[in-house]
Amino acid sequence: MTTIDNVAKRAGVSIKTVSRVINQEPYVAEETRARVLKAMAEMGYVANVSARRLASGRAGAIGFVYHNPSWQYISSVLRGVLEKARESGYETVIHPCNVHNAKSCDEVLDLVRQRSVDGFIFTPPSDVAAHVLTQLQKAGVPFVRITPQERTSSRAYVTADDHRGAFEMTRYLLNLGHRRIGFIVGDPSQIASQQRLEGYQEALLLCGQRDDAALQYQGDFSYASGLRGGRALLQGPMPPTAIFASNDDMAAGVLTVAHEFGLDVPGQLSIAGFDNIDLAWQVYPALTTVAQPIHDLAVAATEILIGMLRGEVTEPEQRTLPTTLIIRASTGPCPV
Amino acid sequence: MTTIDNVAKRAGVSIKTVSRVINQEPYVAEETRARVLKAMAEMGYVANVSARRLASGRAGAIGFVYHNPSWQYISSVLRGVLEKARESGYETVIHPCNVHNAKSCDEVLDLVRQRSVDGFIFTPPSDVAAHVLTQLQKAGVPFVRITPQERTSSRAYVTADDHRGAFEMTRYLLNLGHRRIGFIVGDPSQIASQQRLEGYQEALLLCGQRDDAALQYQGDFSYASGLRGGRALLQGPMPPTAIFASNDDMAAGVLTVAHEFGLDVPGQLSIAGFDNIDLAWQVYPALTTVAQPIHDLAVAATEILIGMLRGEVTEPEQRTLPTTLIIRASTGPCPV
DNA sequence: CTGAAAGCGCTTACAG
DNA sequence: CTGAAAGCGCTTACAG
Repeated sequence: MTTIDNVAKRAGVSIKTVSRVINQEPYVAEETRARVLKAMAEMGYVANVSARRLASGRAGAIGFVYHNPSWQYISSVLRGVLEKARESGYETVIHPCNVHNAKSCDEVLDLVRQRSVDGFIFTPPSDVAAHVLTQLQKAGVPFVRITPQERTSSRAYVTADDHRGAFEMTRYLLNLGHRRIGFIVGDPSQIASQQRLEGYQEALLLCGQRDDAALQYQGDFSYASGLRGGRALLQGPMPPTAIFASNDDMAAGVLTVAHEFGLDVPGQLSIAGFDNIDLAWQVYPALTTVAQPIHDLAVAATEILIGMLRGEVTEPEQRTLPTTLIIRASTGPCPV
Repeated sequence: MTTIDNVAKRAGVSIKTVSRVINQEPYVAEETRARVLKAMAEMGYVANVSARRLASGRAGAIGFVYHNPSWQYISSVLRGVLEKARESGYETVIHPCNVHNAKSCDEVLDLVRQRSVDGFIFTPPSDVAAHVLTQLQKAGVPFVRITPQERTSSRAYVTADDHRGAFEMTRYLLNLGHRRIGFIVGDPSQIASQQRLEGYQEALLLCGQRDDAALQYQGDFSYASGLRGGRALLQGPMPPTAIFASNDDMAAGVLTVAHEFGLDVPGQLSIAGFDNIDLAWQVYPALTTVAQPIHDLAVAATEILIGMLRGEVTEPEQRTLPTTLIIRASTGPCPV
């Protein structure tokens, strides 16, 4: 293992000078820098990360905290975070956290105490561990939350425009002539559920439709709740001609019910989802949905966090990214 | 930030004694240990990981290397690795690696040079970077591969019994009365593709069926290739009554083709997959498939690696885990 | 532009 | 059973 000492000796300089070259500090003569660089290359020198961290007091890593059943979602976010972090020279430490367990939450704080990370990114619903966030804030440890529950404080977060996404999807269905549009609500404990519901309701109102509770079903974002919701809505006295499930898993459940009932989709029933996960295009017929900019959200969150770590960002930034309507085969004109 | 010095002072012992308690070394008087433990708790002491690593020369971390399009798969593996590693006191460093890029491969070696990890787990097809493996072996850095391409050397790996899984599925379809069973082959560069094909062929042979090339289609494990394969097989002169796609993505593609063609599944066509990813039960009808023990494979690989790191395992272990036949709604008796 | 010294917070190897 | 010393490989703060 070659160390900074070996390189210094070979280049005929002090270790401080080698350190300067490694860290791209100014005030090194070009000729000296070249000599050091040459020595490093020849010896295959790579700095010892632990030594660096210990001496500098910085971890050079960010913590990625999640508490989640949907790995489909988590892994999409993770990908964005890993990419951005790597390119900025940060490592990513992945940390599962059970928000209902105090001990598990404390482990997040331990990551700071043991100097493993400099800051955090929280994915929902891990951001609901209020105690942890308070502690981090008190300790001056920066963090950014992705689509958090709590948005009233002045803490940094990034989120998709759930309200507008649902609004646009509903308007699209209305434009297809649908008037009885069923809606399956997501997990009530997530703020996005409420926002998607409101977007749907606002679009109906704007078109002079009244908000009919009989057309709404309370789900929880799971495939199984989509199954239940689909059955409930389609077995009613005045079944909808379109069902907008507020995520793709539930929409896939509704689609299965449609198949079971022998309904042609979209001939007799249009079905729409939300999120645009892979599942959306792998079912038959492929689902019309609202694409959440998950990757962009992850990149934005990481960008903001690293800006905070470098002291470039001081104000807690709150960014809302637009969604995109993705029209596929599961929606069509209202049957006459 | 409380350090080992603070704790030592408070407990009235030397730092070496505190170190002994932290590392659960023997030869500490019970009374002393209790005093130190108390001091640690009172001060909220957590050891500085970097200092520990630097002093001990051990990273206490394993590298998780992947090069993959399928995050569904990667994240399942990752989950198992994270769990097992955490419980054994190891961190997991996630490292993407483009096997076709020499520079990217070198970064894997850098993780060792910078003392960030003690060993590696490779997921397919990242294990094909032969140069990296050779270098690691030369440097005495342990690694375990999950379902690797190369299995002739005496390097450690874990794998599922692909051959047997495909054999059992085919036998199951034969028992349902099917005689014309189509097969969609996976990515030819992956050894699992070949093994699944052989399992299929062996079952046919055992039932006195001859191996008909017209019933095979060369896919690549993607949904799109399932679409193509389904169309090719079903449009032939003597279409199969069952199609066994060698992974779930391709099976979902075949299912979509069946819907397009207006075929009843499983009334007119049985469809089976392999892997048992979430998609398999979220399509309609839910897919009969072969469950790969992905989680168990990940746990086993991590277990073996940690055994090697601790010097408990010396011989390179090679473990094959059984698969499970999962019967759902997409398969049924051969139509008469 | 360059360097000598001190120190980051632990563990190792050795002594008692 | 306990501890004093040295050292892991860097960076910081300071001096020149």
